[in-house]
Amino acid sequence: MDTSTKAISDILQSKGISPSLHRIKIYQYLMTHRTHPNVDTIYKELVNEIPSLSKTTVYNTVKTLAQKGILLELTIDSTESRYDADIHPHIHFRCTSCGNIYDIEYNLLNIKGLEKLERATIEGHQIHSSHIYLYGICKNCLTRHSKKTQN
Amino acid sequence: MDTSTKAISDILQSKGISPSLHRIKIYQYLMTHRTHPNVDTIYKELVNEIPSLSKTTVYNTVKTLAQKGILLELTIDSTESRYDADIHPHIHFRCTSCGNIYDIEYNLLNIKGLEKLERATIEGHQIHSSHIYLYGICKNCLTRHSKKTQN
DNA sequence: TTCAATGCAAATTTTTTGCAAAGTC
DNA sequence: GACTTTGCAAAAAATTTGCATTGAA
Repeated sequence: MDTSTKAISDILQSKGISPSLHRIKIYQYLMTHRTHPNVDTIYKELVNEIPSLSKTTVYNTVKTLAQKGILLELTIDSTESRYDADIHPHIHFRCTSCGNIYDIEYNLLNIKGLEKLERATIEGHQIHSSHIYLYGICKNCLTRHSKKTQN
Repeated sequence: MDTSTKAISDILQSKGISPSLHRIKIYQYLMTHRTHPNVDTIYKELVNEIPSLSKTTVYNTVKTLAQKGILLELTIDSTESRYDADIHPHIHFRCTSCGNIYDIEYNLLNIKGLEKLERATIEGHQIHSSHIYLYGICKNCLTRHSKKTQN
């Protein structure tokens, strides 16, 4: 995956988004940090590097990128939107203990045809996109908890 | 489906929720209106019948019922939570044109094993619940639109 | 009378909006 | 110079909180 400024700039231009410094930096941040951050996190992580950055610009940018289809808006949290530059079809799992969000590949589940969910027609409804959210306790938290109860 | 006050009251009590009038009415409303309403809608629909109702109580109640597992909180919308008293495993489809949310049964999709998503262990992560959200244009809006373009 | 449920108002949080200033071609 | 992008402050919208009041066992 090429996350150079040039590559990012090209992607933006190919989608008709003029590659301003702020947009490049925000998209680059999301490309290199697959933690599904919210607007506040993106802003705080970048404002030191780009002191002129405002949160409004982060809001504007993620909205534009999502509308153009190069960014996913996740509603896995009820309180805030999170963003994912990885737009290939995959599943999101949120640990209800630590709050981390993990990517899960379709092929890890023994469920055939999941990818057909998008672009299907069901009862006359035309599907354009899908989101699968899983909730539970992640590996790390399970381990941490079992260690704690052992002592 | 029994949506009598007695039946609702029994369900609440079986979950350790004391069946106050407000809770009964809110749950009853959600049982009989499968439109996946948000808090504001529930409040506005009930406040005429129960003038003493406050929005805080609606918030408190849906949170309690969701925590006790007899209500689903849907995050299909990025801006607000919606609620569903139908807790049997199914999929939600939101029309991006009219905003309506439709229930989709698992068996309408030719995907075997979807129900296994919940209660699975994936890469060491323990799954407890899942939400599948589909987005697109609903049958009604497709028809409406094609009529419009025909004229 | 004790404890839980409720209502109100204020606070908090997330997101949007209006508009002026700055930047770009 | 025209058009777009950005920043700031205010507004809007959703939700939570503190606390006093009400209500029920």
